[in-house]
Amino acid sequence: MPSESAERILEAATRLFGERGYPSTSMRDIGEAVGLLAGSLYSHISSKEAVLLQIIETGLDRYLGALLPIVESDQPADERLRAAVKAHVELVASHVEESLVALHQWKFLGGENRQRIEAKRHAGSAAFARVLAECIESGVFKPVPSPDITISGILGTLNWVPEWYSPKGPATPEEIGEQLADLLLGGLLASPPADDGPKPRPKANSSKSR
Amino acid sequence: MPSESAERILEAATRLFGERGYPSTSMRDIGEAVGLLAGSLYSHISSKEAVLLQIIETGLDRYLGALLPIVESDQPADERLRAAVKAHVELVASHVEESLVALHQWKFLGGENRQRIEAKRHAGSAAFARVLAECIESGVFKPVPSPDITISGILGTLNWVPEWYSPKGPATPEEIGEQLADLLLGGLLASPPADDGPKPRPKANSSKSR
DNA sequence: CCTACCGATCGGTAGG
DNA sequence: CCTACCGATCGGTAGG
Repeated sequence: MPSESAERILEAATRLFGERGYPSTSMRDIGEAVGLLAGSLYSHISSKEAVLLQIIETGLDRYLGALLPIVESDQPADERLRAAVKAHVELVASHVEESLVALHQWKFLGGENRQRIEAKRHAGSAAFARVLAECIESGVFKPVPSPDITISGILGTLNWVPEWYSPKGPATPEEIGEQLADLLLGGLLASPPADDGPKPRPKANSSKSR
Repeated sequence: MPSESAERILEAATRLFGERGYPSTSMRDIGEAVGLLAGSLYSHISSKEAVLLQIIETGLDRYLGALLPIVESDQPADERLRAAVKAHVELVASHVEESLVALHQWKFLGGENRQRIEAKRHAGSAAFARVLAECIESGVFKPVPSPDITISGILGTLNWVPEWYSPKGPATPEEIGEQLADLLLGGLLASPPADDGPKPRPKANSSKSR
């Protein structure tokens, strides 16, 4: 029972923390956004850091709740990776401000809160790493010198989405997820070695330049 | 003649702004790092924001100075893109703290300072967009539904590097740049459609197809 | 480069 | 949920 007032405080704080960052958002800013004085906020929340923690943890739990079932399903590994990429994009695009907070403001959590959040962040990237390893083991993916670097590269593309995505833009989260999955799985080159034969996916065209 | 004291202030501020962010770094923090009191800093710098501006602009100028000659060279477009990706990675990896400041703390610049920085940031991504367009026009790259999305995806991978790279890690910036270029240009799949037969393209390095 | 200080603002609380 | 307030800290300055 978050009492509605508490929910409105969380929503306002999410937007303000995402826009200006945690340290430069004052309790007076949050109060103004919800029509209360700074001191009155403490009837609904226990501290500024508790608000930050709840924003981040809510977002991370929703993210892991979507990601882990995909990664642990019984589909082929490369399809699981593609689905995970798309799910990641669609989640951060539909929660841009919350994602910005979760990705950048966790540094301002104190000791134990920060450790719990870091563990959950690690669970997400570890899930990506497992499915990548299975993709390589099965021979569907090329081996790479360092799987960790590949994972960081993929997560970079995905975690950067909240920096530029706008719901007012021309592309839907689904379209963005699809195109970024194509980029990461298929690359940009038209013909790594050669290009004809059965196409697994119906994309664009092969070799008609200009 | 930045007077050495000014240089030491810039260096300390780069590290502190990168670690804690601009708003939660006080002039007293910076003073402590260089062995001065907060008030004494103002003999060497004009304001806190001027320090932030100089850190960001120095980094961006170095970045554009490395990137633009590569993008505008007369090599084939796909080789220019590969070289640009590698240069980007190597620059941010060799200036991690400065890159973190340039990528995230520019939001705290006021009106006109912020506009000038945004223009320079745009110059970098526009250069990437031009070379990507040429890669597609020449037929070396597959067409994509939205080149903007592809550029944002690439820059995400590259701009995320300062979040995880450590000079104490096992991989050198060169190795990381090479592997991320392979990821973005060649993708992860071992065989997009089919993978044998004659190579239609006489590329010097491409990927050593591990 | 320090002493000494300015007004403003911070997160949070007491008491109603 | 407000009034009234706490001690701490902020960026920056005057004067030497």
